Amino acid sequence: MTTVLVVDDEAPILRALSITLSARDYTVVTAATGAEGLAAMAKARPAVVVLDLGLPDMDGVDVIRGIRGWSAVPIIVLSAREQEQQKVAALDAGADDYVTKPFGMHELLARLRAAVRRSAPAEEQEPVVRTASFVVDLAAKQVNLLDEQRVRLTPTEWQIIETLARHAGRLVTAKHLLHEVWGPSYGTETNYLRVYMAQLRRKLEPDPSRPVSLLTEPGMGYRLVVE
Amino acid sequence: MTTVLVVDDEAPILRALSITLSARDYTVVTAATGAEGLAAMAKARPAVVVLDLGLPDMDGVDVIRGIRGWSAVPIIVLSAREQEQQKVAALDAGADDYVTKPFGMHELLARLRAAVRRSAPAEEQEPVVRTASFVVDLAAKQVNLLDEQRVRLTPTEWQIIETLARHAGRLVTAKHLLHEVWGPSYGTETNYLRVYMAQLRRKLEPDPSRPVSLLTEPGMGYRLVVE
DNA sequence: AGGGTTCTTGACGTCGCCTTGACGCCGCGG
DNA sequence: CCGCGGCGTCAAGGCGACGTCAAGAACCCT
Repeated sequence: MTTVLVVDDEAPILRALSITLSARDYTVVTAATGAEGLAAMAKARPAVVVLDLGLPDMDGVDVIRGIRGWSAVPIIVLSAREQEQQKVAALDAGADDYVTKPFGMHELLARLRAAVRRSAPAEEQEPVVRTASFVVDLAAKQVNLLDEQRVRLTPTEWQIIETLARHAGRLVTAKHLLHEVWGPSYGTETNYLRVYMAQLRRKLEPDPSRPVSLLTEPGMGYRLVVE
Repeated sequence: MTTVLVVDDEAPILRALSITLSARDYTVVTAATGAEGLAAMAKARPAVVVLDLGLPDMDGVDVIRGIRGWSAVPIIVLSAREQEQQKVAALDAGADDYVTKPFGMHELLARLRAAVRRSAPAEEQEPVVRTASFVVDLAAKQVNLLDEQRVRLTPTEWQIIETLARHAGRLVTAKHLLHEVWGPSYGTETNYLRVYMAQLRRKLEPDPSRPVSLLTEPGMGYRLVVE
């Protein structure tokens, strides 16, 4: 879940933001001073920071610089000051946005969404699972052999490989596999699995009779061995 | 050199921005309508867009969507409207920032700098997708064969190619394709897709009966193979 | 209003996927 | 030593998905 760090010395605003953001399913971390804010920044690793410039202990612009020294997290500045020069200083110090009090809550939420959305692409990547003989690309829904050659999989085959890959290295029980691929009403039809595991090994293993990546754990289930 | 596209129908503002930005060593491209703006967008490839919402020919939010369809360029919205709902709509449509008229020029410049600074590291993904037999130019909304010969596509054909190209290399499910092209109420009409995929292959594949770029993943969807 | 293009819809043949059953191998325990 | 259960292999049949074609409806531009 997305974590928001709110730095503000006014208790009513802090409380209002906490309640509203929590209701929107954000995780909220608060701080009342610049020093607290910088400490919370390091500890909580928020996805976005809401920062009031009017802090008691230090200049807001210095807080921005303190964060920008080591993090690229989006910073939305909140301030009662209307002076343009203040806005320019904050933005040039590395803030992403500047909202003047009093502000509409919906607007702030929208700017928050915009800030998070902008920084999202970096962490959008679905994992790629590599085994001794093939590579599973979960985002592309595709499996390649080590020589980059594409392997054609049927929908059922893919769902099995996907389920195994999402639990890469760990044991997946036959029942869990059946639930995931055929639906909750299946659980004992292990013969389905035997047929499809054989097909997958034929397509993906160098020596299908001696599997190294798609292992059977007798009496329990199957395991995808990584690296 | 950083290029800025300014879309606004009021001549005085257009002139003021042009002069100020040019003096700051930005290259300025202007447009007075939404349609002009989208065209200039494709042609000039600006690093940032300043967009007035009050355009004569189309809703500003639609302009934002038109740009976001294929480009991640920062968009700063300029508007006389104070309504919070308008801001929320613009930001959620994909705008990066929202400045209310009348605005201070220094503030706008600072927000411009902030927008450019943010996108600087992430940029440089050409909105052009190349396959083994044709090239999709998302900005120009056109498809060329390898010999530069242009291919005429119907609106529906283009929307399908665009959707596939935006997920180049990745599998796109039939349902997603139907939602994207025909609307959310469609999801099972896979026969539409079969007809149009056949037409596209006839226009774009060297051997339509043996496609190499527009692949069918049986039971799952379609995939545009790149490079 | 008319001609041309585009979209929708139906029919039909083919192919491949899923299911299912039969059979053999192996290990374990009686 | 033999029976049994779990596992791997193979093949056949049914059926749904896919590609193709064509005709009618809807739309657009002039």
